[in-house]
Amino acid sequence: MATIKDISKYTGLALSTVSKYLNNGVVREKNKRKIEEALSVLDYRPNEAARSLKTNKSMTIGILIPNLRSAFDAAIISMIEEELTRAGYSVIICGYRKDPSLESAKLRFLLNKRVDGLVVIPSGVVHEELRTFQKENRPVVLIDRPLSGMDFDTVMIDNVASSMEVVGAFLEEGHRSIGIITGPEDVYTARMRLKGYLEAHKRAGVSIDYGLVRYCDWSLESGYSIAKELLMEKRGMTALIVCGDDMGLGALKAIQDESFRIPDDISLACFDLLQIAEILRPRLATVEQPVLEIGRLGAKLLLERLAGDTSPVPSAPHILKAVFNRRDSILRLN
Amino acid sequence: MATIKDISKYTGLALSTVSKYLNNGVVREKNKRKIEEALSVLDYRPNEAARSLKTNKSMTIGILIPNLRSAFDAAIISMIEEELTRAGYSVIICGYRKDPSLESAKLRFLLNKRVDGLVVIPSGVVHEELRTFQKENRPVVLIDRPLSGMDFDTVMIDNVASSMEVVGAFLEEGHRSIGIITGPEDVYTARMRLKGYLEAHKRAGVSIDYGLVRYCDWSLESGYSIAKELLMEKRGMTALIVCGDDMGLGALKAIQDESFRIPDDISLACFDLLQIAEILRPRLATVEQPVLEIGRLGAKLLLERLAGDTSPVPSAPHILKAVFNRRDSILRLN
DNA sequence: TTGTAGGCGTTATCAA
DNA sequence: TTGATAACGCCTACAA
Repeated sequence: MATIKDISKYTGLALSTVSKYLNNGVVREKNKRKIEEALSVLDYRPNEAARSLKTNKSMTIGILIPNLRSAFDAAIISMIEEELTRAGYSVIICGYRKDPSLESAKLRFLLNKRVDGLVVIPSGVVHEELRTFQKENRPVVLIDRPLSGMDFDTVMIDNVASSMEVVGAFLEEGHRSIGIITGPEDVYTARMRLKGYLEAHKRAGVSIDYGLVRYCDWSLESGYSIAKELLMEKRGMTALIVCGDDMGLGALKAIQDESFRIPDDISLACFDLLQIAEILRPRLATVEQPVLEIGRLGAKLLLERLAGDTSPVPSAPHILKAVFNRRDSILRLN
Repeated sequence: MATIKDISKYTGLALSTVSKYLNNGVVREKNKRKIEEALSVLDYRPNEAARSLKTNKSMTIGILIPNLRSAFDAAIISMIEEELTRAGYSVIICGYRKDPSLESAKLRFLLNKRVDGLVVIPSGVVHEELRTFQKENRPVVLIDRPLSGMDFDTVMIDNVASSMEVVGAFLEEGHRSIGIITGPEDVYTARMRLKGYLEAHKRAGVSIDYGLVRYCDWSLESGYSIAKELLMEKRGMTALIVCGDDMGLGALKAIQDESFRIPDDISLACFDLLQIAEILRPRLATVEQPVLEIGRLGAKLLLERLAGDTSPVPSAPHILKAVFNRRDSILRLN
């Protein structure tokens, strides 16, 4: 693997001339040909480390997500990766396994790698490193969850409205004992989905049994055990909303293990579960987030900032529309 | 964000002294305290670009996979990421969307980023960049598929044996018209799984209708349309093996759309489909690859090489055992 | 133990 | 248009 110096020796041109060609391309035709020949003969490859040391830029974007194994996260980042790659950027994907201290470590890593910008599905903790990005004018785009006190462009759905719609449907069909399994209390998305649940009850004038409200850690396993608890302890429960797809799979397993039938014994609705909801029997009611649009918009916002857009960050997040697919898992009671 | 130079100014010590502290830590107690104070006050962060320019190392590993959205790929890389992180390495994850030319571009990117090693689920094309890694003694570990002519450590399952086991079970239950949907013909894994299918027939002395053999591109959509074709064109088909989980979901959808029942109208088995096979009704027969062990072993092999192990690469890949879970989707015909 | 100085591969300034 | 030269931040002999 050759360096610019090697090219310069081979061609007899000065190092700086070769460098200029590599960047602007403005160079005498004859030399241009020589350089191009040398480039391929000597197998030149730019040393990104040197380049980024010099320019303090890396043409690389950091992507930080809670869970590499989540289908939802994966769908979004693969879209973002595609858009950014198209624009000439490269991408470093990191997972922080829902651990805020690991999140902070990865942010530091990305900072040290001098990424030009960041796309994050944040844990909710406001890390100092994020402020650093801001201070250094490296744009940050938040996906799925806002971060209070940080003015970053944010793309998400209206979580409150979505769960209100689901729970509203339950209530309308006559359900009065509705369980909810949501994410951890300290995660914005989880809180908002619960808020929608509470609000729907309030609007319908239905009182709430707080024993039906359970927090969970998004995992299949936790969804399984919490759902099992609910099924055993709350015999009167006729409907259940699960606020994440791994937990949903767990709940489904619990329901089957306990030999409950959907929807006869229990009505079920779940967030996400993209490809699977249609294939299960009965087909499962879901809130379908527009993952591709979320990814595309996130990438677009970041690219605009990278291109120099310094307009103030809108005070409200960008809200995309999630679709409630009712399908066959909700029983009419009245 | 401060540099070593700033620290040196702040403490009055020489730049090299600070650098030495940062690397070895051997420095007079008094100075040590001063440096540590400066480090936190000035918010020092190493410039990885400069470091990696100097050392020609990056303490970073590249991970390259065909599909960021694949659950199988995701499970493996998240394990690998965990192990490598534990060992002090950082990780850059890239997807090449099953496109060999994109694969080559990402390899070049990783090369330019000076990653110290590579974990790849390769497309099958032997790219020049891989040779470069080899020449520069940057270890490469292959996952899921070998690459002919390249001696890299490789971790995979015995694909031939696995599909032989499945098809053998079909045959034993009396099935004689067995369809197979495998991956693209140019992908090793797909060819081997087909080979197992053919071999099982041969051993059982059952002749093959090549109309039952279909190649596919691993995607849900292709699985759907190919399965539909098979169901329509091959009315006598009583069993179907699908060699990848996205295709399996597609096949499942096709089966439902055509109102076939499993296993009464058609027996079905599928590779992977980790979390879902147990939840579907009937529970689906699968070949379960030991994704965690694959990831763990891949990481271990790479770390050994990085630590200086120069023992010759074994001529045979490391083969891990996949488990055939029969469950309830295979009908006994005889 | 600490300091001086050179160089890693690029880019960028300024003369020629 | 081209070329000599000085950074960028860090590491590492070698010298003090």
